[in-house]
Amino acid sequence: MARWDPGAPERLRQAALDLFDEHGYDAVTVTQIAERAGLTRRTFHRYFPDKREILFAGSERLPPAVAEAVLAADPGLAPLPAALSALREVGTAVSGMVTDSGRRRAVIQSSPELLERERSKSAEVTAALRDALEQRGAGSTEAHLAARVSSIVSEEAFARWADGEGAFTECFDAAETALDAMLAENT
Amino acid sequence: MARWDPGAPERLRQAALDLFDEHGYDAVTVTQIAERAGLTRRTFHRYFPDKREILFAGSERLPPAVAEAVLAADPGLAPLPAALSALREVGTAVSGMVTDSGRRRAVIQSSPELLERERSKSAEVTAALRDALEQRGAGSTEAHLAARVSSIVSEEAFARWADGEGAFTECFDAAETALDAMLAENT
DNA sequence: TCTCTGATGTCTCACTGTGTCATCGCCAGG
DNA sequence: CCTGGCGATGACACAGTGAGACATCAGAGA
Repeated sequence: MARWDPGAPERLRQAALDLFDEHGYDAVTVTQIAERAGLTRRTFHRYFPDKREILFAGSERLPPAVAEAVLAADPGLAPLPAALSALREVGTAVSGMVTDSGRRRAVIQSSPELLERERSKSAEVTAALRDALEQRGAGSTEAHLAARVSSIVSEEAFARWADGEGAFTECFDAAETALDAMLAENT
Repeated sequence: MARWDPGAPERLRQAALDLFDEHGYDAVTVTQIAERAGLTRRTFHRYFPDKREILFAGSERLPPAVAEAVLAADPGLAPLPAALSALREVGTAVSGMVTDSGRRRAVIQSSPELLERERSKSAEVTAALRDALEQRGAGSTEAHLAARVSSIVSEEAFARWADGEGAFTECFDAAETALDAMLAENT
């Protein structure tokens, strides 16, 4: 009925992923993505502020989700365990929802520009975690350190999961164990 | 005698820092920086691949320095202590050489684009650390985790140092102590 | 039913700024 | 004098933004 088909953002996402797969991230222009989705360059920028961002669609929901999970955790937990339980919970949910994760990962790994952006996304989650931990009563530096250490575990878990090393919770356990082992070994 | 004055990179660096201070990072164009340094936009890009990079001049020397310090550390040390000692050593040297660190820091904090780039620079150091630890015989994940945890300490130390909380080594000790305290508290 | 109105999605221009390529000119060692 | 290499220049493709026109849709009122 509409003059334009609905679902423009998702159409753009698919078009972009296909083109990146085919020609490489750098060789693809925003105009090409928009054209394949039946839209114009200007419309691309309505939904995504820049070209990198189309590979991280939906990531803005992660920081609030993590913050909420931390605040919902057992108030008796110390900062680090609270953060870990929140990241385990959110990570499990995310690992069940994500689509195209393999192709997406391959494209991101292929471009420094995209790795840079991915680190920013991680940093946003870590910052939300830090703020939520402070809100639970942790001291400023304690919250910061717990947020960063727990983020290492979570990222290690995601890496293992993406490499097909089992269910996300198993990967998370393994990552936690590996960290404990490394920390215990300090001669 | 030369047709052009020598020291073009340093002149560009100063011009950029002054302009960023005065008008803010976003409002300054590469052309303006180059003109203030008596050069052209194209020449700017001869020395710095992009506009952000001028705030991180010399940073390419850090990863090799850290790697070297790790490989020179006592071979009996476990990965984490080895990494920490290397970062303490290199950090102390850097904290003594850096110029304009206050202005530089202020500019970087003001722009998401620059924070993003700073994280990349950190990641390069962490990657060099990880590789060097592996070369010392640490396992792959152990090296990775030790590199990341030690980087947290080092960054925390730099933050304290930049806030004027004393000499770099003192800040490093304090950061290490804070991390140990946070880790010990796990109920 | 018809029309008006506000909200929304899209397109067209037009512009600034970044980053790169092909090319040209100056300098020093032969 | 000439020739190889470094530095400068002009031209170009693309990213990202702003203003404005227009089509569609939903809802209110005649």
